[in-house]
Amino acid sequence: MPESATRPCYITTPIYYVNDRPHIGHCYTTLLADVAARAQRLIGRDVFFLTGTDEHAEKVSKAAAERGLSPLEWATQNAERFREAFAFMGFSNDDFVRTTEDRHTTRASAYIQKLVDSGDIELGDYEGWYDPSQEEYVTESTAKEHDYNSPVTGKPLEKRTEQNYFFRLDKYEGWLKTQIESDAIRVLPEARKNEVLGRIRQGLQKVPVSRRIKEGDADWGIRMPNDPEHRIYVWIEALCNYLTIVDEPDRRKYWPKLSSPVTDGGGGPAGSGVGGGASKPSITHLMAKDILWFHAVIWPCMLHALGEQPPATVYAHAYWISEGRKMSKSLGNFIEIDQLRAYADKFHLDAVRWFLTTQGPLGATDADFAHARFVEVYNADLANGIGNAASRVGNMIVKYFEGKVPDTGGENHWFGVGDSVTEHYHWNKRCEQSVSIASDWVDEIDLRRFCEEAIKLAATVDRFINDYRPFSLAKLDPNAEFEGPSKTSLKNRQALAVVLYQCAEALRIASLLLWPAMPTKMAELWRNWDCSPLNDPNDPDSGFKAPLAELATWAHPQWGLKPGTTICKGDALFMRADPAEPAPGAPGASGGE
RNA sequence: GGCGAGGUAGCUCAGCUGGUCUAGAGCGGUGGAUUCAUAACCCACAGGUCGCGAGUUCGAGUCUCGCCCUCGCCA
Repeated sequence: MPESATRPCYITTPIYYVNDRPHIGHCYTTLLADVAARAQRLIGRDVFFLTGTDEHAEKVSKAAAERGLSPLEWATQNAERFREAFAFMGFSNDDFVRTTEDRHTTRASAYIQKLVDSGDIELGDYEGWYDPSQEEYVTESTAKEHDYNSPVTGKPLEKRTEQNYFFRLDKYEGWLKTQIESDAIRVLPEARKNEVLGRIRQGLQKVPVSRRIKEGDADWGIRMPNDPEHRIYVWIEALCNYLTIVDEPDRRKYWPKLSSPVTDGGGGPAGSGVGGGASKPSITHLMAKDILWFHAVIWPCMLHALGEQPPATVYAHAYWISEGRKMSKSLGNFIEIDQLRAYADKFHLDAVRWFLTTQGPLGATDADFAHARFVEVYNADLANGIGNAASRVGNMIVKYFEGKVPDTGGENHWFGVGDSVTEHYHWNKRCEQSVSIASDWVDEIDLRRFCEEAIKLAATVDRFINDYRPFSLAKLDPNAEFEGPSKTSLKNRQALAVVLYQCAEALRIASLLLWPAMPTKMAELWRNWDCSPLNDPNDPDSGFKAPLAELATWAHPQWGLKPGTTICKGDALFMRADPAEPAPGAPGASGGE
């Protein structure tokens, strides 16, 4: 096996603000991470996928106080909601970090101490406009905008100076610029990279990382280790979670130390990834565009100052909008987890995952969650696409071969010989190509194209059926000659066996590529066709028996469909939906805060 | 105000360094063929001023300038 296949792979989502209720935004980012993680595991990589909650914000302690709870109680309660939501979404995260956990706080504060020791964090003066009524600073621009009055209450702002600790971001401007320009740190999509570089060019300043604790402040958050009078800003501490959680012997392979010799895979064979050498650790941070700056600029510089590897990829996706409108609290049109549940109840969770993955704001532009669109995509890709293809193939095998995978008599490649007309039916090559292309898209985090590749393969099966009409073949004299490609011929009965075998085998391979987005449904198909590559066919998360390259090998003696195996027709994978029916879980009732 | 992205078929978008773009895909729509299948699948059909105006060039969605919109980031 090529080393790149076993190279550890670390995928993170942001940790979510624990005061929030889980909504489509949280679910989407985490879904992308899940699909990417699953795809990497399928390929055969050693993956660690982390998500979690960010709990030390001041407002968390306030919200808790309002409810007569301790901050930790409140945070625990809400973190649980995220856990539940993510479990429901079928996410396969390997851990769930809460920033209130010791494993995080102790290490995070150690990192800060290290930065203090190295002079990367130092004491300095912060001057700004303070809003006493809101107990917070406002930026110079907003202050000016409101004539130096509170944007909320209109009362005058105060010019205040306080001592803070600062991170010397300015020291790393040159280094960072080079890293991003050269794609040593890949900032994706391209538009975001430009944005970040543009802003770096305007110069990097020291950033405050702490604040003096005031009287009456809740004891919430992490103190500066060298100066307990100060509290570390929550966002800076939060960033550390990516490292704290893997900064232990067993997990350190996911974030290799700079000093340790990095294994150079020497460029594996097909599909070993585009861009960047195989020697780089595969650390990927996913997030929405609003927090790109922290992840693409501040965090890499902190890591660099700490003597750690920067992430290899920082991917910032855009936003979901709802039925053409921006989602906002005032409009009350946030798509919350309950609405996703309603869709899942009606169309199946995997359909929701499919829609979000393939239609979401993966690039730089926002995407619309529109019910009509959902149904269109559901019908086109799932019901009429893979679902129908599996159904017609399964049905013909049941009908013409008593439900046993037909024996091709060794002619597994029969349609793949010569003859330009049938060129696209060189199934072994066709499948190999799809798998290779799809694997490359995973490395680019272009999950939409990754999924598309599988759909295209299934569509090719549909065309193949129409071209060779197995249902007609079945009605001909079984012993008459069937004129095939390249002037070869088989008896009708064998030709029928070959066509159907190839259809089924191609769909099996397509289903492997579909699994990351739709693990449950593909596991179901594999059970029906008795070809599950999972360790436990009933558990989509039980791991694969072999890496994708083997599993997806055409007519593989061990993993391919074997003649004689029973194919059960089973229920339709995705029943066709009626576009006229109203959207499930219509909002309105739950116009919560 | 500064920086950036984008305005291409009804919808969502591909079109990298200018010439296989006499402009593409998917979805929707229309017509046809077919019956293995979930009224599915397959085939054909889009005459779109590639935002507007000018320029560079033998030749421009593709480069330059100006203008009009939309959006993002920042101040």
